[in-house]
Amino acid sequence: MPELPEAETIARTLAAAGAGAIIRQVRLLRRDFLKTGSQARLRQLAGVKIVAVTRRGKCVILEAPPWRVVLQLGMAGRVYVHESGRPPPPHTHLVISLADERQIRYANSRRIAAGVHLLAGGQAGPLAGMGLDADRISRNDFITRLAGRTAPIKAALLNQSILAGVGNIYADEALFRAGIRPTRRIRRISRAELAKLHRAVRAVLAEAIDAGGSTVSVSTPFADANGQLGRFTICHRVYGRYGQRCRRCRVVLRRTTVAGRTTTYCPRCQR
DNA sequence: CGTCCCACCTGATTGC
DNA sequence: TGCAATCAGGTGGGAC
Repeated sequence: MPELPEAETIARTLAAAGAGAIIRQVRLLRRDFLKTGSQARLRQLAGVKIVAVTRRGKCVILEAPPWRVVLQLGMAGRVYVHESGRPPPPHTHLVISLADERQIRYANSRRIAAGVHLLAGGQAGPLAGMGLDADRISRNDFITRLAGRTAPIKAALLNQSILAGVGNIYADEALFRAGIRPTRRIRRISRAELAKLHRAVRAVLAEAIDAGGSTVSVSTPFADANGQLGRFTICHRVYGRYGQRCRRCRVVLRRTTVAGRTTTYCPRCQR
């Protein structure tokens, strides 16, 4: 499940491989995967240069003036750079052929919350209403945006209009590091604890980006644009460790549901 | 507006 | 062993 560190990893490796490349042709293999824009507009990408690859929240963005191609990765989005010889693997929905015979391929085996948006100048598409990026938000903005809410803290961390980029893995990991139980209502959390959570969010995201993201056991394991697997998975302290012992206090980790998501926490370390 | 809940999709896991 | 039921999870839309 690509979250901010996985999207950032893809964007960085894609930028290293494809920034400056000229688009020769774009093929949409599954018509309903284009959520914004049209086939006609897609054809206009031919001859356009990809000047940069950036990221916003969990979205990877190909900057190809005057267009922006936004890749929403959803649950299982994978983006790879390939030589164009071999046929694309199953579930490949978009193929961007470059002038130098390489291809950028976007595959997604579960088409949930995923798609491609081809945006013109002023269009925001899925970027509209997105909160500040979680890896760079200031402590003040973090606290201000959460203050006064009644929802469980984890639900707010997952809410992309408050904070962009945190998903189930990093919400659980940050809350563990901050010692806060995911079910706690925000109004019952002190500013000092929110400040600690802010540090934990930034720290866990930075560490995960350094490790190239998390690869969890799903149908198509996460990898960067070159196929390198994420190395942060072994650093997880709670996510995916339900029933195992807390790395810090040895108590058995518990599982519950918050905002419809499986949530793992330590009943002793998180209050 | 804030909060909550469900549908969407399909591979992997669990249950019988 | 084999097949059916269940689970996982990000987003967006509707209900309240």
